[in-house]
Amino acid sequence: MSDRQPGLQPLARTRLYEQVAQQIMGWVAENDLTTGDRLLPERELATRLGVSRATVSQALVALEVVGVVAVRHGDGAVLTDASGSAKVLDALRAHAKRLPDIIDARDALETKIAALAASRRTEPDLAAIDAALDVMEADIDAGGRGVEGDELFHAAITAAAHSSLLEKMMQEISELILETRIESLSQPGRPRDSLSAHRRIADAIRLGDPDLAAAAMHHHVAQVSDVAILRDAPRD
Amino acid sequence: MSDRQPGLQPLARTRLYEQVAQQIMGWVAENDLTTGDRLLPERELATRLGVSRATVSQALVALEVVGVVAVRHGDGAVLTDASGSAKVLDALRAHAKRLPDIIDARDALETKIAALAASRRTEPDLAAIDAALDVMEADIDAGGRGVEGDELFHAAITAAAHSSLLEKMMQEISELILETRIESLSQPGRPRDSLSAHRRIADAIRLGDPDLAAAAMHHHVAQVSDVAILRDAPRD
DNA sequence: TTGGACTAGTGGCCTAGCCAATAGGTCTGT
DNA sequence: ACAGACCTATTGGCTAGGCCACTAGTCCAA
Repeated sequence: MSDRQPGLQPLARTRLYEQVAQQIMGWVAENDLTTGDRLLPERELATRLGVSRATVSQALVALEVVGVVAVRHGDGAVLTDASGSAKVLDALRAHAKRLPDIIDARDALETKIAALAASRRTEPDLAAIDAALDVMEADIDAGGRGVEGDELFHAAITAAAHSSLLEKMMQEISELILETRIESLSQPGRPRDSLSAHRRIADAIRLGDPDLAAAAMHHHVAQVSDVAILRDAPRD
Repeated sequence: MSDRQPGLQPLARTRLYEQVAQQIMGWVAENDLTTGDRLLPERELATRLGVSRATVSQALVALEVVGVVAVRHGDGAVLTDASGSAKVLDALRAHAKRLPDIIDARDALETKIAALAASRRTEPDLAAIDAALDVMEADIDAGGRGVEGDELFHAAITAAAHSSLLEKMMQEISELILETRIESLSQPGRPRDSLSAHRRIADAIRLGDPDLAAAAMHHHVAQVSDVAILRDAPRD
């Protein structure tokens, strides 16, 4: 079924399910599907690709393990991450849909990250932070919500902490955070508040004051959590 | 600030192939199989586990994608990495071998966890914490290093924080932490110091004082890091 | 408005089977 | 003896067809 080149390599035979998975992802890319979109039913994929349903199922298992897709019994397979970078995310998402938990985790990580950044930041780090602030300000001045600048800022801070493990962990929950972030910045006046909070954090980091940076970040996260909790059901 | 209601979660249903994969890895761990060892044939696995061969095949696809086994047509499935349960861990380990990073992450997570535990702990939580302390003390009195009690203690604190995401993250780095823990407790006098530090943390949590608990935990982690940093190369 | 029944669509898993690759033995000719 | 071809048991790859379970939507009755 597959054309091997007559060369003489160890013959990397590809399993059929890999090709199917690739086809599926290609189709996703072509049609600009994004998170939340639904794939074709297994049966249809099978007939369209000319393979058995079992093979399609294997491909979906692979994609599920990689974290690109979530297969839901009786419903279908939906994309969880079109970029395909988040692996652990799925496991996390299953256990941590609840907003407060996300905020707790974010507070834990980012507060420490801010403190570390204050003591470890280099000049390039500071430049990246400033650049992120500029992006955010420009966006807000233009009437935007500054989401992109917000992301850049936190990414810059995280990088400035120079801790690979913490960075890795932030990556893991970054997508979860993104939801709360957009939510928060959608509130009137919030982008400005957020920007000034960012400035205070940046200043503390520039000063090299870990405690001050931690406090500023903590305050910022608390500010964001305000909204998120309002949106969610009232709790204890 | 966060719902406890242990009663009604989205009911995480596990796919059969996941259970099969887990069983297989468990079997691998039990029999001390290492890289290069061969798994049982699919057909035998299927009959032994009471599932169809298709499901076993799905499990192997999953394990293959994760990188634990390599399935070879006509030959069998061989282990490529006998790490057993740690999948994510390895990715982390690759990027985060350095002790200081581990300590940073631990400080970030456990400090927050201690604070949350102080405000959320229930009576059973406190009982579990006390039990862990008892275990540790008994072990030390008997001449041990109190490693087990130490683990129990931190697990109890983590549980008392009632934050699934933070708990998940602690799990991810727990194995990495274990190394530093054993290292630290091996130093003369350390077990006693550690025990009293634990007591202070437990007291703060019982009092319901988040700041005090956080401070106590931070001090404890710093205490441990003393050793670890000495062992590792000095850093900034 | 609520809650129950029904239904169509979808994934989960199974049985049964044939094909293809591998490893390891056996047979043959030199 | 030895090297090579050949056979064969074992094992994975993939298909076909089927039944069951779950989900979501619809409609109807309380």
